[in-house]
Amino acid sequence: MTKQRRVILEELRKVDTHPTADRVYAMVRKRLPRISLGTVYRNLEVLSEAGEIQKLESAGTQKRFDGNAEPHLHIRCLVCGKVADAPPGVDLPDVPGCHESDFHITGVRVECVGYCPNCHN
Amino acid sequence: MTKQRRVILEELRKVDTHPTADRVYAMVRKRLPRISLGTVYRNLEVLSEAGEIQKLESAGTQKRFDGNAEPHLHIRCLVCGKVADAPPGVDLPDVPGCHESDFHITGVRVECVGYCPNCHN
DNA sequence: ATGCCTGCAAAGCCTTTGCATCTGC
DNA sequence: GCAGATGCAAAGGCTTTGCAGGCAT
Repeated sequence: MTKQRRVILEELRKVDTHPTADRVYAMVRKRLPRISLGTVYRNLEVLSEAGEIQKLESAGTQKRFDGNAEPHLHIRCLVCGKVADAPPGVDLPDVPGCHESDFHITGVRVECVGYCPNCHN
Repeated sequence: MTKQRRVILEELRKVDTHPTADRVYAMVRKRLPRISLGTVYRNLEVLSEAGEIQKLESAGTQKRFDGNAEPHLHIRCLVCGKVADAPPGVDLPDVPGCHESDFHITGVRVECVGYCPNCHN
C-alpha cells in the first residue's frame, strides 16, 4: 500500500460523484502533484480487483469509479453522462427466464438511464 | 442507399452472431473487396440511427451490432465476449423504486452475463 | 535486499474525421 | 447536377505498457 494508492482510495471515498480516471487524477494531484496518470489507472485497477472500489464500465463511455464498494444500482444521464446512485431500496431486478439458455448465467448488469436534474428540460 | 450500405445490412441480417465492426468489415469485404473500414463504421452508425439494426455498446468492450432491430435482451460471455440473444420470453425486468430519484428515468439497460458453452468449465 | 511500485513516455486499440473523388437519384 | 457517400489515411480519446529507477517492508 503505497502513498499513491492510499491517497487515491481516500479521495475516491470522499466523494459520491463516480469520477472518471482523469477526474481522479485531477483530485489526487492536488495532494500528490507528481503522480502520473498511469499510476492512477494502475491503482484504480488494483483497488477494484481487491474489492475496495467499484469500476463502472458501461455503454461505450469512459470508465467511472465508485468509492462505495457495496453493490448498488446506478443511474446514468443520457446527456452529460453523469452517474448517480440509485435511491435506497432499489435492488437488482430478477430477469425471469434468463437462466434457460445454453449460457451459464451468473449475473445481470443493470443501469437505469434518464436525464439528470441539470439536463432535464 | 448505396451498394455498400445495402451489403452491410444484408450481411448483418444473415447472421445472429452480433459481430463487432471489424467482423462486419471482414464479412462485407468478401463481396466488396474495396470497401473501407471507415465506411463500415459510418454505415453501422447510420443504420442503427435509422432503427434498421441495433448497436450494442456495453461494458468497456468493443461495440457489437445486431441485425435484429426488435428489442430483446442479450447475454454476454464474461470470458470471450461473445453475445447471444436471450431466450424467448425473457423481458426487460421492472426496477422498482428506480423512478424515485431526482433523475428523470426513461429506461433501464439490462444485460445478462455468464459463461458461454465454449468457455464454461 | 528484493520485489512491487512509480513516473514518464510511447504504443495500442477502437473509432472518428478531413479531404478529394465518386455515385446514386 | 448535387447532395451525400466513398476510400484512404491520419488523428483522436481513452487506456495500457515497457522501462529504468525508487520505495515499502
